[in-house]
Parts: sequence; structure tokens; C-alpha cells
Amino acid sequence: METPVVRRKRPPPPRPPEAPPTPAARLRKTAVAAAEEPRRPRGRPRKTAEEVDDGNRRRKLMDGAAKLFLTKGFAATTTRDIAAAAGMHSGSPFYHFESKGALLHAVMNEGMVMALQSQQQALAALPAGATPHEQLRVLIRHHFEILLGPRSGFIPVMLYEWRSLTPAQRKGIARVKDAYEAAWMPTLDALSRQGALQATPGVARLFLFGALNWAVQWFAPKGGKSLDELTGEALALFIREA
Amino acid sequence: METPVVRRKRPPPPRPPEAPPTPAARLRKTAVAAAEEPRRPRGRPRKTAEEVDDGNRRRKLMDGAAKLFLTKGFAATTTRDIAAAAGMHSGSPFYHFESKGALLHAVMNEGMVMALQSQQQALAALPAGATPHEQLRVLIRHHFEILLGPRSGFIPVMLYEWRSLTPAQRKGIARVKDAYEAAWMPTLDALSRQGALQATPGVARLFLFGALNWAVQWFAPKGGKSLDELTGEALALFIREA
DNA sequence: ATTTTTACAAAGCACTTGCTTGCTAAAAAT
DNA sequence: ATTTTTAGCAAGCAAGTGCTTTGTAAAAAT
Repeated sequence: METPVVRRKRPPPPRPPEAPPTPAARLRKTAVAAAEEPRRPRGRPRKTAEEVDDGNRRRKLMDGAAKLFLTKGFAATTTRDIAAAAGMHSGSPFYHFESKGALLHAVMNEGMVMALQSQQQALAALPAGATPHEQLRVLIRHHFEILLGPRSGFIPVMLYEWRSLTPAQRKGIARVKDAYEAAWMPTLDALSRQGALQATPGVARLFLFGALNWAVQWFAPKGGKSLDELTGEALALFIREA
Repeated sequence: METPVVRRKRPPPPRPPEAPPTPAARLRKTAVAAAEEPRRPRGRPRKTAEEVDDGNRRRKLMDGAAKLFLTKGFAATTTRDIAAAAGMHSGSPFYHFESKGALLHAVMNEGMVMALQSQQQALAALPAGATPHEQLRVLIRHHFEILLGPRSGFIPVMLYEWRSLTPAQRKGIARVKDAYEAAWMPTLDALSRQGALQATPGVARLFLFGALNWAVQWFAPKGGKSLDELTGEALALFIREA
């Protein structure tokens, strides 16, 4: 009788303690004695960390993860969910990211760096003699674009998953976040001096960010207001006309 | 040779399908054919669902859970954490609550009901001829008390764990939440009519709640401002003097 | 005194979780 | 042609998860 060879009992794999052959394992040894390679290897040279799989599957993982983190939360999102969203199998994301937490950090960091860049571009595009009122309009409008626009998703994750970061990760992202928020202060200071903003600028910024950020909870792009209208209402509410 | 009897193979427990003897199981059968008991029992009569362990360990579980949900998030909080916070063992919370999700719902519901009650008391304590401006001051001050005061913890959980509720749970709490928010509308409408609020009242309420709620992220009671000062700054920022 | 309920403790079960391991096939350098 | 890296699959492991089950001592009714 020819047994169909179901082979339920897997042979115990005699794990020999070799050097880690997986490229994923390389991620884990970052900056640990990474300066010793005198001989020139023959084959395909390794890419730098920045160009590894650039704009390819790694990005797809981050996009899917951001969406999942936003809707279900970081802790409630499984790495299997993330893999499935990118069309991969359960273990494959760990080739691109060292851990689930590293993926969260990458999402937040990428989002903040992009947001800071586009914010500074928006400010630079302002005419030379722009009033503080006009500066604030640009800042708010840009912030809504980041929060609610079609290219969004990364910043809202940051707002609501700060606690899921390790202290070290927090510190790194806080630097970018502080730069983003600091860019508002000259404008708010100027508005305060001319009496258009009736609160301590520091506290006003906190209230302002709270009000704007909360929009991710209620704003419905379909049928509702446009981002321009929303910007106008926020300005009218917070700022007194000159 | 006397074998040390490690007994790895556990004997399959022949689960006889009896009636559930645990009182916890009773929680699961709520309103399922609960109207048939013609004979009068002898022993201690069961308490109603409302007075079960009132103000005792059940409350301690809710307090500890609220704190944990707030600091770690719902999904990242284990039922063992909750039990330990109440000084119990791992399975004991399930005597008081049907599930972890039911505990979250209880925390939110309790918090919202209490907040709504105290809000209405605060409004009722206003003098008869109070101006809309004075009404808003009371509403904001009370809201800060709920958010940041010593008796807080329940409402912030609600703000950031809405997605962890089932749709049915959401609907129940939304009713109380809507009542809480609706109480602001007459005041905001009046302020809008007299020109002190420069935005559609509905949108103004959303911005306002966002600004106030965000304070749980940054307000530090130690050394910082008092809740009265905070209320004053919020009023100054949003409301134009008559 | 008896019965019944309360409020847990102790132990564990079935399942899920993040992550690892071993492998393969194509791509890209030499 | 050979070598090495890239990108991923297939399978699984150890730890942790929500929750269940059984037992039990005290309290409260009869």
C-alpha cells in the first residue's frame, strides 16, 4: 500500500548555531561593530539603508500599516494584518522592518518629516509682505491638508499612538514635531502683539492644535465643507479682524 | 526505577454539559428567558443587577481599568493587569464583568452619566439672569474639571478608545454623549447671535471641544496653571467681549 | 441549622501574538 | 559563469491572551 505521505511529524530541525544567514538579521545588528571590511566582495554590492527597496514594497507596508494603525490602533493591529494588507505572508514584513514597533516609528517619522518639509515650502511660497493673518491662513490650510487631505494618514497616527513608542523613539520624533510646531510661533506672536489673538501665544498654540487636530474625528470630506471653508471658519473663530 | 511522574499528557477533562454553576455565567444570560420562577427559593435572594456589589470591588476594578486604559490603551491592557490593579487574581474580574469589552463600556458609560449629571447641576446652579458668556464659563470650567480634575479618568478614556467599542456599545454611549454636547448649543447660539462667537455654532462646538479635550495631552496640574486660569484663557481666545 | 448566593482564588485551555528559522528563486554585480 | 544580495514564502515556536472551570470560605437569608 502506498502511503499518501501526509508526514505530520516534522523531523526536529537540528538547529546548528551558525551565523544568521537572513538579511533580516542584518537589520538587528545596526551600528554594532560595522566598521571592518577590508576585502572587496565579488557579487552584488549591498545597497545603502536609504535606497533599500526604495519606494517599493517597504512603502506599501508603511501605507497599509498607517491605515490599520489609524482605524484599529497600534496594539490591536497584528503583523499578520499588516502583511495581508501588503499582499505578503505573515513573516515577510520582518524582512523590511526589524519589529512592529520599528514600523510604527517609521510611519510616524516619515509622516512628520514630510509634513515639516511641505509646511516650510508653503511658508516659503508666501509673498514677502504677507500679514500675520495671511501667514496663519497658510499654516492652518496646510495643516488641514496634512490631516485630512488625500495624502494623509501618517500624522493622525502620530497624534493617537504616541504612547506606543519607546522613549528613545519618542525623543527622535519629538524633535521633528517641535520644529513643526515652532514654525507657528512667530506668526502667533505677531498676532498677539497686534491684539488679534487674545491669549498667551503658547497656550493659544495648544488650544489651536487641539481644535484643528480634532477635525480628524469628525470631518467628512464627502458632501461636507471644503478644506478652504474649514480654514476660514477656524480663522474667524480664533482671530479678531484687524 | 521510580519514574518522577512528570505527567505531561493531561487527561482530557470529560466536560459534562451541566447548567453553568458560576455566577459569572449568569451575566451572560441577561434577558434570555428570564421570566419563569414560580417557586420561592429558600436561601439568600439574589440582588438586582444594579445593587450587585455596589460601590465595592466592582468600582475598584473600574477605577483601575480606567487608569490603565488611559495610560496604555485598551488593547495593550491585559485583563491580568486589571486584576492586579484591583489586587485580584487573573480570572476574578470576569466574575464582575462579562468581558474585557464590557468593562470598557462600563467605564465609559459610568463616566458619561456622571459627567452629564454634574454638568446639569452646574448649569442649574447658575443665577437666573446669567449671561451667555457666564454660562459658557461654567460649561468650560466644568468640562476641565471632568477632564483634568482629581475625579477624572473616565472621560479621557472615552475620547481615545471609541473605536474599541462594538457598534451596539457605541450607540448606547453616543446617546449620553449627545446629551452632554447638546447642552452647549443654546449658549453657543446665543453668543453667535450677539456676535461674540464668529463661526457657525455647530462647527464652533466641534473646534471648541477639540481645543478643550486636547488639554489632557499637555496640561500639567503641578506647578502650572489652575483650572480657573485655563478657563479664562479659553474664553478669551474664543469669545469676543460684549 | 440549613440553604443559597457572593466574591473571589487556583489552575488551566484554546487561541493569538510577535517574531524566527530555513529555504528558494530571481536580480545584479563581477 | 559565478557569486552574492534581494525579497519573499512556508512553517513554526515560545510567550502571552481572553476567558473558563472548579472549588471554597464567608455572608445572608430562611
